[in-house]
Amino acid sequence: MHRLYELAVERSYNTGDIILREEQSADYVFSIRRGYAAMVRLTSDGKRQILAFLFPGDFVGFTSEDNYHYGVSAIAPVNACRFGRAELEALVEKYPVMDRKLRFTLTRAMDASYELLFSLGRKDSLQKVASFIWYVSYRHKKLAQPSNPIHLPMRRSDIADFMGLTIETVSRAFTVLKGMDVIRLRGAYEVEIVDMDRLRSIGVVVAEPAPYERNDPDYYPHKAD
Amino acid sequence: MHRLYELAVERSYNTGDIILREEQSADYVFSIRRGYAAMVRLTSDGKRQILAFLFPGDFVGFTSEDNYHYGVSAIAPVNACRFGRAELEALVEKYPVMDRKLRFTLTRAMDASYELLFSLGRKDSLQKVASFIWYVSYRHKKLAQPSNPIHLPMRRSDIADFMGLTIETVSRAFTVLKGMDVIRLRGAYEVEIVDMDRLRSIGVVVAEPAPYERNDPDYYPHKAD
DNA sequence: CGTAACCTTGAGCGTTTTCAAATATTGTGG
DNA sequence: CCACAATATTTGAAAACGCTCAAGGTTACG
Repeated sequence: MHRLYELAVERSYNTGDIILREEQSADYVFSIRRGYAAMVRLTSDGKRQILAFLFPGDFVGFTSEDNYHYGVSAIAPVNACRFGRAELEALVEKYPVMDRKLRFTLTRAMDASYELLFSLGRKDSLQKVASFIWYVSYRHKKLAQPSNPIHLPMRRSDIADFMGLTIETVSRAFTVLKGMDVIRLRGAYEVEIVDMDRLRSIGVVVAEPAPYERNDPDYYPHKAD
Repeated sequence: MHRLYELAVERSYNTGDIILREEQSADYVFSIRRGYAAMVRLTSDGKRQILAFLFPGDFVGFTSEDNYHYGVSAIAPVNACRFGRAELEALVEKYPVMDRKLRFTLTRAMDASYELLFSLGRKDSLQKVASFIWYVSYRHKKLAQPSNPIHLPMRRSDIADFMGLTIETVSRAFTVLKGMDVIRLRGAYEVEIVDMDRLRSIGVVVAEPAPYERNDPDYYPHKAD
């Protein structure tokens, strides 16, 4: 596993920087080391869908096509490791264990994607936003970050484009949740969850996705700090 | 690869049969040999979301959790091969190539899932239905099945639960597409695509998912008929 | 301290849903 | 093979939810 990071190139990105461009040849895979990024799908008519938020420990760039069908951009300053796909495949050839790990990574991403699919298809705006706040708290918790007064690393427009809403609707949902005394806001990005159970039940959170955990070195293949 | 099917149990299911139950222990993986199935997510309040339609050649049952967070049911008579997860992992241990194949399978499913994510989040009802019809035609084509006058193996309620709509809205979208002379209907399940390009452009079809192809034995690990 | 970017709030509009009824299709038994 | 019952689809009208457009308020940063 340490071998993996020998062929990595470490890179830094500022908020808004493009890590990976849509329609670019799919030659690289990235692992987020620090900061937050988003997988983004754009259309010619200006619509945007965020397919996933990337937290530290997440991988991105695997695709079955020759080109990426999404872009990746930093929504906060990011440190990421870049791996050449060819080198990665060669390494996998030598160390079959790697394959298993990659498969786990993909399966987890898959499960997270199904969660979002359900949210987009069958939740109303309040449920979407409630489950979103719960999701961010949960992911922070798994990374051993503060999970109750949480810091949202993304703006309202990112939340909107993730949940298939508009910024106005997202904002109104926050206001409603405040009025229900489920959350409190300290600025737009600091959320205190007053009633976690109610937040979870409003959000119709069914499954808990299983992202990497900091204290699980096996599933958290990062260089030591 | 032939070894894989030595540990498979072949099973048949009728329309409506449950192949795999939600919250069941994730001990099996299935590959669809014949017929059509759907991955389904249900909520206590009666909402339903179809996460994916399963065509011949598709695998289902991989998850990072201990239990499935979705069910699978046949939407038409199905023949499927059932693999024990433990046996599968053991086989993978012996034949590392298998791992690569499974990883490809997952990556393809992932890409398809991102396509749907985009549809659910950012398309209106007409675009959703147009892209859905295009998708079925495309999948049939890849399986060397008739792809222009196509047979829809799913009912309106399945389409609705896949695209995050109601059956009424789906039905109205079909009517509109008929009125635009983009499609013709011969009964509710036989669709003739009069103008494929227009159908595709209305549906804002960006990426072509890459399902298994019949004439690609490497990616179509089925017993010979 | 001022400006720019972002978030919140309001009002009106439009699309999709809901509820209800009619029509079409499928399957079954005579 | 036909008639009939059951199921599914289509169509219609009204209501609801989220979107658009517009303005006001906050926050962050130079």
